Amino acid sequence: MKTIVTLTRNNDFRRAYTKGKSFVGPLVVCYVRKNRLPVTRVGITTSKKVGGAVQRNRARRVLREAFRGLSGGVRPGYDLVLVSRGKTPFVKSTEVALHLTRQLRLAGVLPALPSP
RNA sequence: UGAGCAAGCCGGACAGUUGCGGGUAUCGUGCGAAAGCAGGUAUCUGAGGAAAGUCCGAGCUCCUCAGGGCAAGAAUAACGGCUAACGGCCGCCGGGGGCGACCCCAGGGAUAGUGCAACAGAGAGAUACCGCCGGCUUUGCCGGUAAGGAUGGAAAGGCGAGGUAAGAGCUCACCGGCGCGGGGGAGACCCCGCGGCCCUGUAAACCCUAUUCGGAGCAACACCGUGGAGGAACAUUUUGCGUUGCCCUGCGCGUUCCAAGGAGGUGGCGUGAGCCGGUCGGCAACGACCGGCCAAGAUAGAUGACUGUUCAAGACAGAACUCGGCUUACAGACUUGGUCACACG
RNA sequence: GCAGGUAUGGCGGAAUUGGCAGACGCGUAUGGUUCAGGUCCAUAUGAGCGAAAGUUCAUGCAGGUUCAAGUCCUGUUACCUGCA
Repeated sequence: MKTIVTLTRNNDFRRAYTKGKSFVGPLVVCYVRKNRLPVTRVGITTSKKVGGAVQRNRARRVLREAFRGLSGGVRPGYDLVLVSRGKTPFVKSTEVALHLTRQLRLAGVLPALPSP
């Protein structure tokens, strides 16, 4: 398993917000944009609306764990920004993973499952 | 047994699978001339009692340089001690609360001065409204009076007796306050005696007294530093280009060195007023000595996910330079020592 | 990390030196004017209980100082701003 490349620069975040497509769910909001690179880069954002430091850390960890389970099937060449919402620190990571796969499939980042 | 008080301590545990930060060792896989960087493997380690609020005190850096004084501003406030220091802690004094164990107090000065005390009330350091007493030119006026009434949060120290025309510390006893003297104590203060006769409240109003305080903060600061810009030296002074259409001069386009420095990077960064145990001194805070230990260090920011077992069913909450406190939030669990009530011996 | 500021009826926003809080404007309700609506005029309007008269609670929250606190002091909550 490769390490996840993270977004760090503020420019990258702003480009994803303004020019990327957004997919809104009850637990997470995804911004997706092509980046012309051979890898996928991910940035996770938790605002102060989520809560204190404990809640924000929890939200980040849950989002990262949910994405880690999916990162094997992600098509390369995208920048993803995952924004946590108010409920995120109070649910399990498997639940977040379900919502995340649905949204990433809509975005075209994950290939559609072979229907059973 | 029940109720209540104080102090201390812990704040989920265990197992499996899978992930993350850091250290050490090793492999010699990839890149590289090397240094090294990335990677694999093994092993060790990885949030708190408040990490929080940023309310105080320090260390550490830089700035103007601070050795002293004055002014301004701010903070603190009984007394004695502890501490690196503190606005913190301990003890004690005074006041208040509780049957008690015990708890709480911004607790200097109102006799240095100024201000304010609305409304009510006659009067708020100044007074005569009603009343009482005396006098007169008697439906009122003048004088005396703070005992009684009324107003107010507060009304001439409180209460009793004597005294008086009526009254009044006017006089006396007791109590409170003030001053002086004596005794005890390290001191705040306490006890005793005497004296004149007493003075409103507010300083979390201005203020006075005493003590302390230079400012900014790890995004401090130090180092490296592509590009771009600056300075110096050398070279070209052949040719070319730009600088005014042409000529001349000067400058730049070249090389080397120098200092500053934005993006970015590295250090600062964890051995410290450190932690644990014991002995001794002290009522205690704390100190001395002896022995042992090394316990996070990230840089978009590391502890997660899933499953099972167990119990009291998991609260408040996440290090970001580091310590000493304070304050605030907090499900509960445990230990120790006092107190009160009831019952029994 | 450091430094500040604000909070008052449904909304904006007053309240002097601590001395009767809810001024004033907007909004809302009712009535009038109009054929009808707007404009305009008048009255009422913080909340709870109550038929009313009244009564209790009310300046973000919790305490304290004071005779008396929106105002002064301490703690706390929420929001906002500035610097690096």
